[in-house]
Amino acid sequence: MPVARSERLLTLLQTLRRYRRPVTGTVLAQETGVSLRTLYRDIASLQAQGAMIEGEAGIGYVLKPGFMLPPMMFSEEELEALVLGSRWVARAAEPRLAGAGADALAKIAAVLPADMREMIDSAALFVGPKRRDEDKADVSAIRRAIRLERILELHYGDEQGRISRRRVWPFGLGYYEHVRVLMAWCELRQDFRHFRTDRIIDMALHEVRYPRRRTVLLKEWRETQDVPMEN
Amino acid sequence: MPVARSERLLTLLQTLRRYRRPVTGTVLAQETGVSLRTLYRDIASLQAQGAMIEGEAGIGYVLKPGFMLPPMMFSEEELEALVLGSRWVARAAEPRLAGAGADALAKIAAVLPADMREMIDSAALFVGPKRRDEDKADVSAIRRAIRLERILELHYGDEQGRISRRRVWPFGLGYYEHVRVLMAWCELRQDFRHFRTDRIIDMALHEVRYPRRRTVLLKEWRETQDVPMEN
DNA sequence: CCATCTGCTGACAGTTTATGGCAGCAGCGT
DNA sequence: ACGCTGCTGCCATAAACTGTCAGCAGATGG
Repeated sequence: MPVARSERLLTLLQTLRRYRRPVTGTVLAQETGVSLRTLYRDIASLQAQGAMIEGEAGIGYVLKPGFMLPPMMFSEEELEALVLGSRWVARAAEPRLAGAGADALAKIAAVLPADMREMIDSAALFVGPKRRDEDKADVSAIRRAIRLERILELHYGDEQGRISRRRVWPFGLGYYEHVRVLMAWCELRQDFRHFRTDRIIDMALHEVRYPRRRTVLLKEWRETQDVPMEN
Repeated sequence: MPVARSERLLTLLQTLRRYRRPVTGTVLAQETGVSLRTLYRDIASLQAQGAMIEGEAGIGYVLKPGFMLPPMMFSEEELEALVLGSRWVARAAEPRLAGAGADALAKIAAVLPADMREMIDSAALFVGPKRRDEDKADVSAIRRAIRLERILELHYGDEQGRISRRRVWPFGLGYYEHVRVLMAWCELRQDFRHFRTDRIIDMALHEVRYPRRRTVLLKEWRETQDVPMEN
């Protein structure tokens, strides 16, 4: 079985992803235990398969943030779930994430056999009407801050209309029926606080990471809740 | 590049999916232009990759309904969209589809690098609280009827509590905030009708397919709506 | 401008892997 | 019992992958 090669390609991708800086082909060749010539061929193979690898002479290789999924099997219902879920994201999430949902759906549809693509296009499963987006702030930036564990400076107006400024450590974002809610540790109150995204007047992403891990904050926050959120 | 083999495997899968009945290895070998011995090896490769192919001596091969996705690249945001979408399905859909959503999510998580799996597990993106399921009827059976374009016999109680029996041609299922709605052509009224799934008292799937194509019904139904559902 | 690092491609020989044909065993249906 | 079929082992041949060598092009630093 040609399992060796495809595994090596996946290893190569992961290795490439570990580095943030550009990596030279020589290093990659050593780490994957292969000659430089073969490495170039492997890179070409990955690019042919759609991997977003960029190589510049004199610099090295950089993998754009993203992930390669190996070939996998989905049942009919799992595929329906993915389609319905992406469709919901495309309607309910903020524009940028919604676009990503539509793109993911299109990618999956593109590789499906024709009769199955019809199933996706014909869209037998719907979700509710499209949400009006009332956020002033950029919700994508919030997601980015969560991913990078960066401090956010908020200009926020609460339900009584009182405006405040605070630095918070964002670790979660809740998509509810009518609102989106940022979950964060508030430096001002020294406690967990929720912020409706439509009440965020302005927002700035700090350069520095907050001093704790996102997952730990998440766990502690859950313990403060009466109703635990099971997966 | 070893593009020949993997393409051949995908072709084999599609060929296998075209047949509903069991297919003998000899036929498959001829259609894919390969020897019988190699075909057995290819089948083994596909099974090793997770394809749900069943072979019985004296019968042939059958592919369980489902689909193999070739290796594909997703951006960080597309992956977040898939995760959030699956999570919504796992909460908002009826139990069976919800389970499929959770399974799909688990499959994707299983093949992701460790640090990314953490992103999925730590679940920075939430959806609203879990819905109480108030359906008496089996919504999975409705989805199945839609897929197979089969006639449904409904025992239905409307908002005034009037109970009726009717045969309908189901072609769509809408997931709204608080209810799920079956879209169908009603033989009784000779028109399109909507049925809330929580008002379906009882239900039976007929053996015969209805005489029109699901996609055509869907298209005609959309034309009767004031608000066209884009995408 | 030169030197150096790096990506990238071609050619060729050695090695590995895949393939096809053959034989044989086991399970299923008639 | 018989035929059909899935499945595995063996082996010679064909195809591919790999490594070494060579050379060209772009980027960076001096």
